[in-house]
Amino acid sequence: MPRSGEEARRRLQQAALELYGERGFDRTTTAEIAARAGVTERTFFRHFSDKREVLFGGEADLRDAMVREVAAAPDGLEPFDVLLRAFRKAGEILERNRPFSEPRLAVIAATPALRERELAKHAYLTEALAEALRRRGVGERLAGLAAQTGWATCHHAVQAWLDDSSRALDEHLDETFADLRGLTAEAGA
Amino acid sequence: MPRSGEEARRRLQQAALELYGERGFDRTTTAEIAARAGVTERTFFRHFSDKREVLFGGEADLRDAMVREVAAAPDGLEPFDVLLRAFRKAGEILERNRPFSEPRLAVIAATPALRERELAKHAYLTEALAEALRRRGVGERLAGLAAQTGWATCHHAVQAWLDDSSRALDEHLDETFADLRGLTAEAGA
DNA sequence: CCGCGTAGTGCCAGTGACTGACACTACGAA
DNA sequence: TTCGTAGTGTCAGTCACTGGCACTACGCGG
Repeated sequence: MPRSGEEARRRLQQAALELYGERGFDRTTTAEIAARAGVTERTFFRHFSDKREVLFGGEADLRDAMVREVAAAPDGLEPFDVLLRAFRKAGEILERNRPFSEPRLAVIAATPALRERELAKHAYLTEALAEALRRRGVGERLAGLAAQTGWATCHHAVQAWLDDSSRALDEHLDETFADLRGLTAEAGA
Repeated sequence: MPRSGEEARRRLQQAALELYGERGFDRTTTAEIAARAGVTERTFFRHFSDKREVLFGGEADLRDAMVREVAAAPDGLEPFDVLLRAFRKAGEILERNRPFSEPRLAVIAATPALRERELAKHAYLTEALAEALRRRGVGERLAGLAAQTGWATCHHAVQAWLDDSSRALDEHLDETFADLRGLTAEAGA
């Protein structure tokens, strides 16, 4: 039953998220995921390159949104200020999809193999951000450095925000970037 | 032939590095590695948890050396200055093992699955550095932020050094950290 | 209404990473 | 010599993942 193709994909993602949550990633087989989604194991691998990838479908959208935000930022802004806009945008998206992204993050955090994949995705993401900065005229080297350190800082801010949701993500972002400024300013004596 | 056990391990690492280099990671089977090392496939998995891990045996030593360097740094230094000492130490080790680490890095760079594992190792490494900073009294949050951004900066410096070996790694480290200072200082207008 | 191409799928056989269980052998200590 | 232990070989088995081929729903031009 060929359906739309897109629907099978969504059902597979949903089934995988549930099963990984219920039994854990390691004790879940791709055949089980396919069965719950009402398709064959073979079809699973037609939609996702491997057992981990099924949880990382939205990553590309997030990356594109951030890259667009970097491209759309007004001229004359410093690299970190440009990135900050992209990070705020990512925060919006994260919050909007919270009901889906929360169990997802829980499963990833509990599974080394999935954390590994997440790090790889972040590497792609920072490379895309660096490339977007270069298109704005930021120097070859500086763009990569800004993207990676900026992303690490953003990641810390998000972590702080998840621990203390009483304050907005934007506040945490400002505070964490201020921390970074403090770290660099005091060093090199 | 039970030998020392440590020798089989080394032979497996050597055989894996050679085969990954000759045919590529994907077209090499663990059985082939074991055969070239003169042992059974089962023995391969007794020494290494998986097909990738065989290339990452030395990572733990590097991490321990850096952690020791952080712990041994004199009191009163800023977090980034402490890390800088650890990075210089890592540079020494890297350079000393260059004949082994060069083909290794080439294989890793050519194989997505191995790059993924490398990122995971770096995550462990930065977490260890953060913990070492905390033991020096650096704040919970700040330690993690410093370790991650510091490591990213170090990584860029090493990259720059590999591209331009005419200057010492230390120079590249200083320069890259200066770049980071510039990035943070100019932002937040 | 009918062929017809295409995209999505099912089915099946196969490879290769990895595991558990058990037996065997070298080697050092009692 | 005996015995414990660490390292290994052997074998059977699970599961992620792939290639090939046939089938079926759907859209489109006739």
